[in-house]
Amino acid sequence: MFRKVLLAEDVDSISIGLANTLNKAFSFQLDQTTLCDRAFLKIRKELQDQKPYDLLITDLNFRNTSSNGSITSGEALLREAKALQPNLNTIIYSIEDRPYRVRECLDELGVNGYVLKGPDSALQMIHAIETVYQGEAYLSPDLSQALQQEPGLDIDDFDLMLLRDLAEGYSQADISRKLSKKGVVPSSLSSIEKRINRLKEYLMARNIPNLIAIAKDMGLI
Amino acid sequence: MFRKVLLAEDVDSISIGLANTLNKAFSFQLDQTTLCDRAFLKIRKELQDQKPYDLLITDLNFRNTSSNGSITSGEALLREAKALQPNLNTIIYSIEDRPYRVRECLDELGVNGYVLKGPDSALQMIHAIETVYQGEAYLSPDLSQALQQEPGLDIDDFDLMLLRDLAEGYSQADISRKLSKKGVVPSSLSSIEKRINRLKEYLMARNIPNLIAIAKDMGLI
DNA sequence: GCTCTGATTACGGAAACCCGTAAGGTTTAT
DNA sequence: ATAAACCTTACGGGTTTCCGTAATCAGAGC
Repeated sequence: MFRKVLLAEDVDSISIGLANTLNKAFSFQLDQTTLCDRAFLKIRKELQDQKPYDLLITDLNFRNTSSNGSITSGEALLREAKALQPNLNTIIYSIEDRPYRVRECLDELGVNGYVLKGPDSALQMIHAIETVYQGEAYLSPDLSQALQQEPGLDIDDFDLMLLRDLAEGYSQADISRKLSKKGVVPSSLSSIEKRINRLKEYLMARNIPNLIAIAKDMGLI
Repeated sequence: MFRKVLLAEDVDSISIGLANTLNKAFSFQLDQTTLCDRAFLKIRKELQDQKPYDLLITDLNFRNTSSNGSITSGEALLREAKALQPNLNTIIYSIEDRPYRVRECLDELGVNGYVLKGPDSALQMIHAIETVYQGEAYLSPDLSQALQQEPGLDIDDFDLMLLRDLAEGYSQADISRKLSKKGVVPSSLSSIEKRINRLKEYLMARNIPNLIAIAKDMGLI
């Protein structure tokens, strides 16, 4: 079984509760931190001292970031930690269950597990740790079910940029000018209109305000 | 000190962690439930049996609601519980820190305390319970600070209805028609425009999509 | 009664969005 | 090499939003 595990979680009661459960089930060394940049420093330190962590369990959303830390989210922590120590096992422990956000994490962060915070999540975490130790991936049941239903959005970076710009109040003409100034293609007003139209159809939005509301609800922006 | 306390919280690790802390600090009977409608039933049962709870600690957001339960949120639980047992003390334990949402809860639900989930929240909860037992209100430090800065929005139900309708994709003419059909006044397109304009100025939005994005971020809709 | 104020409604023109059509350009397949 | 498919751009006209001005209406205070 794993011998050194790090838990990054900024709500103390969660940290206490999960540690309580894990310490009963496992005998590994379990370190805890409430700051995600502190978590990264610990991982680096232990790696340098030839006593690397075997597993990182982390939340996604951290409210609390130390003043100068460059890492301010679980996503960033996972990215940096994996870059530093590629063999590190990682499990996300989060309340975030919106398919788009979950899939994004699974696809881009290469995590070994995703446990959804809920009424059974401590037990699920035990199962997750055992599964990941066997070299397999773990997903909370509700989550894998939700992901199967949603057939992966084909929304690219351009679409996201459009959504973000619209949400920030840029007009379509503004966006067109901004793009052509950057030399990006497509940049014509007509193309912008077409892309937005495609998004509206795809997300079944009646108009742009509705599109923004839907995108916000889905966690796209 | 209180003798019977009920904790409603649907994430098990939080429930375990907080119970752990509270049981060390206090000797009251602490019951727990992960379903907010179950919480209400318990409160009613114990009240009928002449063994009422002294204090209810509850989260605001419950993902997990039993199939037929009418109560699906912490807000509803607090409202119903207070209606049933007016002398019940209540403390919110939530991650929600957006001033508008917090103020709404404080103003409309008559809670005795609001503890923000965070790195010190278990200790804060101990303090909150002691404070509420003294008959005073308790607010997490960060929260009271944030509330002092924000000078209470003057956004009424009409404004919220406008924001919701816009977010759902209704045009201003649609909204006007809907209102005049219901006999509500004001209902003219011109009035709708003026109200939206006021909202845009107030929230510093450039246009409607931006207004919707801001309203979503603030938790208004 | 009267005015003053504020809210509601009406109107008109400019800007932005919406939507279809079509021309020009690039990639893919044959 | 050529056609087909696709993407980008251009354009026109209808709808909606945007914004200023002004008329109408209701209530408060004197």
